[in-house]
Parts: sequence; structure tokens; C-alpha cells
Amino acid sequence: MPVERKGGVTISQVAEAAGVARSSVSRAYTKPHMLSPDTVEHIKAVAERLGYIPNHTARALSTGRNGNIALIVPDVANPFFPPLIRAAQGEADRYDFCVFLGNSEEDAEKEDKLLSRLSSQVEGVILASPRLSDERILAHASLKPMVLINRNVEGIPRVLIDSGTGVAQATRHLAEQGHRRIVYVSGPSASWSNRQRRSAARNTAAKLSLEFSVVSASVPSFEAGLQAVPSILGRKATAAIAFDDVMAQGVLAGLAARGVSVPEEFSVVGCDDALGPLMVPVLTTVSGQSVEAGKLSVSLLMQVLQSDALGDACYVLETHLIVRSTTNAAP
Amino acid sequence: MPVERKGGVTISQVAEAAGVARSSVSRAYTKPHMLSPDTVEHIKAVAERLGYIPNHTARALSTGRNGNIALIVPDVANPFFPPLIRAAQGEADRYDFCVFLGNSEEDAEKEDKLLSRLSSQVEGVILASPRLSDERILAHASLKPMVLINRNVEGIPRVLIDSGTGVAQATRHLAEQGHRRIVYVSGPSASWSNRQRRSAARNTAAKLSLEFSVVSASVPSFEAGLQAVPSILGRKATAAIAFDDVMAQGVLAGLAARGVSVPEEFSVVGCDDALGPLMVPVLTTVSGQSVEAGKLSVSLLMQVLQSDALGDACYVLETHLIVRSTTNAAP
DNA sequence: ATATTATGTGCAACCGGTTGCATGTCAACG
DNA sequence: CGTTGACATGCAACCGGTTGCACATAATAT
Repeated sequence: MPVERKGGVTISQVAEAAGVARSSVSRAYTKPHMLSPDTVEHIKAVAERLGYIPNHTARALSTGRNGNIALIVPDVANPFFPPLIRAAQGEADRYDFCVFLGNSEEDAEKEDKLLSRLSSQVEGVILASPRLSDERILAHASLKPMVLINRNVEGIPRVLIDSGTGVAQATRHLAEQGHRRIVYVSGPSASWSNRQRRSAARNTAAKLSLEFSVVSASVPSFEAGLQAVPSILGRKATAAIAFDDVMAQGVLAGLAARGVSVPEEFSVVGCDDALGPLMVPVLTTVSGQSVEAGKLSVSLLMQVLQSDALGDACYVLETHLIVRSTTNAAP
Repeated sequence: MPVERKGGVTISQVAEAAGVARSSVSRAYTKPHMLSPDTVEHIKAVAERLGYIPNHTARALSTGRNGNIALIVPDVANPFFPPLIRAAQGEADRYDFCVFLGNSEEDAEKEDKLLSRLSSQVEGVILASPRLSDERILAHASLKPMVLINRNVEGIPRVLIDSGTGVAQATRHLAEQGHRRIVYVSGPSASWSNRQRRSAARNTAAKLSLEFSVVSASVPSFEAGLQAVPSILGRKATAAIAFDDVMAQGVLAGLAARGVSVPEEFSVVGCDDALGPLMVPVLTTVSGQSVEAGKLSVSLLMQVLQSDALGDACYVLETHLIVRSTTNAAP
């Protein structure tokens, strides 16, 4: 037995039934203090009886505010993002905002399209780890309030997770354990985080006179990490720092498949702490701040929406190394 | 230097600039075949020059269609959902629909609120693994087209992942390995999947004359799995089937912490295959169908939106056991 | 050449609320 | 007792598109 659906009740119908003007019905909901308490009560009672539900779209049209924001991420399924998304949702909820989610699939062009499609129906946009060029980002920012996560574009409010400090710590940690040849397993080239992590690793390695090289991958996936293993081993390295935990996990799997034991023969460090303690062995990693970043980006956007021109805010979240079980003294 | 934002260009401005009526501008975009090709081209050129962007909200108001759907899940961060969300997104994209994401935090009341807030601004809703009562679900379904995932409410189109068959296979597998006492680690009581899995395990165990018991948890989290371990061991079981992979992983961690080795001394089976091969040891689990479910639910909803009353469709997705490294012969 | 149909465009009403302003009522005040 | 204001409510314009219908012009039929 299929469900039957009834058409919407409008403000006019309520007004007529209650014997008042449409404006009064409207005010009963949006500005009750302008009406006498009796009238408000009466109108609401009638509305209730009729099953009236205010039409969000109509309201949005006349007020110009729709109470929606968009959140665009490169890959929902990358474990770094779900906690961020969740935190953003929660924060948006506190402001009575709803969230459109966009998934760019790590593709700049798709990101561009999503941005166009979504931005026309939201009050503001949060762009997490965008793969888009600065120019396109600025173009979109000129149309809609925008907050960036992990992308440093001057003039646009942004939340940056400074994984540089954590990666530097990780590099130092490896050096202290006696590793002399280390590899950085690179993530997406358009990623600000990747550039930041890579240079932090490179600079620290240089300071400590370690042999340093980079193995590249385009997409931060388990498979990419897995496939990087031959290159890594080919360079005679004894330790690797991966762009993120997922790639690190791929590296671990690749090493295991080749019979290289971790951490006895090889050390691996991840990034983002996205997997937490879910794995065995538990990954040594650089702490993420995805929850904080998600929450902060929303509250920042809300500020922008209120004061209009917040201008050029830039919040930096610190990170640090979390030593667990995938690093050890060099063999 | 903060970005400057310019106000929207309206259809009227374009009309005036192009020397035509507003309706013609509208038609140039929505019904070009009604105008002469020259006019269309001219209007679009002018619109382009002015930077005109059609107002989605206004269009939605007059057409009654907004091209949005809502997807509500209990927990974005539960690894079962991200692939589902992603697949749903992708499919929605094909239909030029945008997706609101809602996160109920495993809470029926929050789900109810989200549903109310969201349903007024979408054409249809997809409810994944709802924790809400049948009554409330039906109430909402009477207002908006709805598709359910993993919830069997007659009269509402739904996609069910039949993990029963997979769990039965898992139970049989354990019996064949010589296990006589097994435990089911239960998930949320309001979850249809949980009831289905539990009874599949119980029934199969009964058929095979195994000792069977249930350890309960309310939320399917790593911690819940971890905390279930004492109870599990207290029952002298040698194998456990967990509600999902995340809980299974918690169980593994708890066992490891107590020095119980897997799979030598104890066997563990998960559900959903949400973690894939990311873990070591690789979890024996029941295949999930989250991607297929996400995709199917959207295309089903699209059908409902077109033909209005599709009525009572019910798609069932099969599952099966995937044997990996966390099960073995009973000790 | 006139009657008929097809085609392209404009007019104006409408979608469902919101809001500035005008009006009406009644109490407090000088 | 007339005036002033505060307060409650209604009127009507507006948000930015869409769409049924009317009308003018051009193409076709008779």
C-alpha cells in the first residue's frame, strides 16, 4: 500500500482559516513580538490543525537567506574527511544551517562544476583541500562567501592544519632512531598539505644530513601506497613518511607482501591520524585536526556571513608526532 | 586584501539590456526551442556579458522543483557510509541533483529533526539505516518521496542489503572449523540490519546445535567492540561475529590487549567489508554492498520523482562470506 | 488574394512567503 | 476632553524566475 501524499498548505490558507491577513501569519512565525500573544496562539493553532509547514524556498527568495552552506571535499571515502564532515555538520546544526556535501573525486574540473552548481543555492561555501587553481578559487570567492581548509590563498578566510611541524618531528624522530635514508611518499601535487609536508620533510632531512628522496603518486589511496613500495625499496631507504595514513597503510601492506617486517626492518610514519587505533600494528603518525578544522571552518563562515567582510582570517592548527608501533631503530 | 563581492544580476536586467521581455530571457535558458536561434544567441551573449546567473531559489519557487535530495545517515564517520554517500553523490550528479547530507549521530530524535528541517527543501529523501520508528518514518514519507536503505517498511520503496545470508555462511564456516560456542556482538537495537544479522546467526547456530549467545552494545563503535571483550571471554566462546567491521576491530584490539591471539586462539568475523584490505590482520567479514546500495537508492528515488507513485519497490542485495585472516580452526 | 495555420515574442498572473508603510484602536497624558 | 503615542493588524509591493494566453507577423493552403 503506497503512501499517499498531500499537497502543501500555504500561508494564505492559514490566513483565511484564521481570519487574519497573510502578513500576520508570517509574523506569527518570524516576529511573534509584533503581534498580540492571543493572535499568535490562535494562528499557530489554526496552522497546526491545517498541517501548515512554512515553505523554505519562498522564504529564501524574499529574504535572500536560505540557511544552507556547501562543503566540498576531494573524497568522502578518504578517512580524513568523515570526521571533518561530521564536525562541520554538528557546528552548522548549532546555527540552524543545513549542509550540502560535494565530492570532487580529487578532480579540479569536477570541483569547479560542483562549486558552480552548489554556490547558487547556499549562503557560503567551505572548500576542503581544494585541487583547484588559486585563480578559480578567487573567482568563486568573489561570488560567494568562502572559507578554505588546508589551502593558503591570501584574502580568503582559511583554516590551515600545520602538519609541517609534525612531519619535522617525525623526520627528527627517524633520524634519532638511526635512519639515514628516508623517503617521502607524495600525495596529490595540487594539494597544499602535500607541498607543506614534503618540504618540511625535505628541509628537516637536509638539516640532519639525511639522504632524502620523494616517491610520487597522484591520488592518496591504499593502492597508490602499495604500488610505491618497489620504488621505496629500490632506493635502499629504511624508513618512509607517507602523505597520509591511507597511503601509509598501503605501504605497510606492500612491505608485508614482500616479507619486509615492520618496524624491525623498516619504519613507516603516516599523517592525519585518520585511522586512530583501528589498526594492528598501530600506525605511528602525525596528529590530524580534522574535527577541529571542520568545526572551526563553519564557525568562521558564520562570522563571515554576519559581519560580511571578515577579510583575511587565517587560523593555524598545530600538529605533533604520535609514536606508536610502526617506527623503530634502523636495522 | 579581502575579496569584493558583487550583487546578483537578475533576469530583468538582462531583459532590459537585450531589449526583450523577461519571459524571453527565461525561455532562452529553459525552452530555447520556443525562440528563434538568433534571439537565444543574442540573449545569452548579453547575459554572459552581464555575468547573469539564474537564481536557483526563484526557479524552485515557481516550478516547485529544486533539484535537491537529502541523504540521512546515522554516522558519517562509520566507514560503512562514506562509500555509500559517495556513490549516492555520483548517481545524483548524473541526474543534476545536489545532495544534502544529514548526520543523525545514531539518535532517533535527531533524525526526526533533520528530516523535518531538510525535507522542506528537497524533492525527496533517502534514509539510510534509520533509527526512527516505523510510525515516524511513515509520517515523513507521507510528506515527501522517500527511499529507505536497510529498513523494511512496507509501502516505502527500499533497498535492503541481505546480510542474513552472509552471516549464516559465516556461522556455518565457524562450525566447520570446529567452533561450538559463538557470540554475536550486537549493534544498535533500532537497526534493522542488526536484527537481521542477529537472527541469522541465532537460527543457523541453532540448526547446527552450537551454543549461541549475544553480547549487546548500543552504538556500533570501536570502543563498544573493545568493551564487549570481557563479556565475550566470560562466556567461554571461541569465536565472535560482530555487527560490523568497526566493532570487530574493537574486539580484535580488546583480544590483543588481553593477550588472546587471533586467529589461533579466537576467531572473529566482521560485517560490511567496510575496511577492505586496509587492516593487518585482514578481517574475515561479510561482504557489504554499500556502493551498490547508495547508487540504487538514488536511481530509485529518481524513478519515484518521475512516475510519482512507484509504490512498493523492494530491492534486495545479496551478501556472502569473505574468508581472510581472522578465522581459523577452534583451539 | 484571402483564409488558415505556424511561429516568435510580450503581457501579466503566479509561486509562497516577507516587510515598509498606512490605518485603526485604545490608553495615557496634559 | 482632545491630543499624542504605543501597539496590533492589514495592504500591497517585492524577491526572481516561470508559464498560459494573447497578439503580431510570416508561412502555407485554398
